[in-house]
Amino acid sequence: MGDKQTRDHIVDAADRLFYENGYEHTSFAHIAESVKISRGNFYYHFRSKDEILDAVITLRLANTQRMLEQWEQEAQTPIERIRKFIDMLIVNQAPILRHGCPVGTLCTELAKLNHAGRAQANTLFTLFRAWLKRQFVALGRKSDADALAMHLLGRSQGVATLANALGDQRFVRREVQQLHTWLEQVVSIPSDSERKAKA
Amino acid sequence: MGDKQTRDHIVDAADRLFYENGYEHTSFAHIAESVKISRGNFYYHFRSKDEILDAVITLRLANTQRMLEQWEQEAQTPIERIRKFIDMLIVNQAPILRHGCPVGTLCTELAKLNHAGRAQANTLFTLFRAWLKRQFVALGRKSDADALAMHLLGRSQGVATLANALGDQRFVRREVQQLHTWLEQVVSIPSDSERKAKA
DNA sequence: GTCTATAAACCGATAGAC
DNA sequence: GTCTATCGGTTTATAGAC
Repeated sequence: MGDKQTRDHIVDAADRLFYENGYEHTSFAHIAESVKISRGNFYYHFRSKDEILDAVITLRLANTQRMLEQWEQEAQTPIERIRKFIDMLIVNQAPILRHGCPVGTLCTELAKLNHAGRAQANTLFTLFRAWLKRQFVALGRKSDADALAMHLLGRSQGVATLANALGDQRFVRREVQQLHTWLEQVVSIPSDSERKAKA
Repeated sequence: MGDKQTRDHIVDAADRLFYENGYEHTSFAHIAESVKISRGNFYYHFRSKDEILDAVITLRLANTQRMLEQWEQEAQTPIERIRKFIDMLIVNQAPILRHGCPVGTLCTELAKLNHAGRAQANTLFTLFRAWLKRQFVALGRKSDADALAMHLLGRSQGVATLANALGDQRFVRREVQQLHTWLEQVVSIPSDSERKAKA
């Protein structure tokens, strides 16, 4: 098996296992079993477990970037694009109920571990935050675009956390419905600061 | 040192360390160092680490119950009581920024570990949920009291998760302000189902 | 009740054969 | 590149002295 190929298999398996069982709880033995290689072979491709985490986050950043670009191609208006973000909670409902949000749960774990990779994991949030902010700016909400982006990020994190803990599907659907309603109101009603700017 | 006393010290230290560094990451050695006892002495008071977790959750349930009862004494109206819940995000802002929500982060971790104590940890959420539901019923929102309780729980979880990851104090204050505004609207505007019931 | 000593398993990481 | 064998450290948990 080629150099690149085995490395990619390791990162793919680690990506899945870190999501399903957590970073610390996932051992080399678990990944090795999934990839069908020996434990010693890891250290040809990576110098440490931290380096595998680094590669996993880099992979997730690339996948997220690609997804956001695809949303921009598929949806022409900012409101449609933000709807794609909200609907993630429905599209990925099954894995979210079982394992939570891949971004939120990783950041939460690395914060507890006070792990060096924490800052890099947070850039996953930043990627969504900057993308959402751009959409709200395009909606004419320049003055509070970042606050709206953070609000939406927080709302979706709350839904994922509670859905994962209590396993309530109806709660997810209800909250997604409310988020769509909230988005409609954001579009139709200008913010305080926008009105002040016009005055 | 008395039997009960040492046991309580162990549970108190474990409670704090589980919150600050996570359940799995906290070892007997860490707790022992904090309580100033030997590792072997644990097994006079507990049969396993799982049993310490059990005791910690039981302690948190009792503390939460006591806090909710105190809120009921301090605040006479349901809306004032719900405001106490929302203001938890301000009162506990410093620990939340550093370690997240004690309930949410524990449930998230135990879900990843597929740990037996998961169901018991979720009852911490249930305690808040049932209490909030009662307040919304008292506000005259009988038909959607549970949905409102879950919504508020989710919102606060999202704020805590994002605040912990990105360490944004202004975000917390802004979201708390919005939650108070949301609560005012809940009080002033009857729900769809309430209006249907009146028609 | 608390201690020391230690078992048994697992962890990340290394050395060296092929 | 991949393997086997193993090191050193940590983990939970036990045994037994005091």
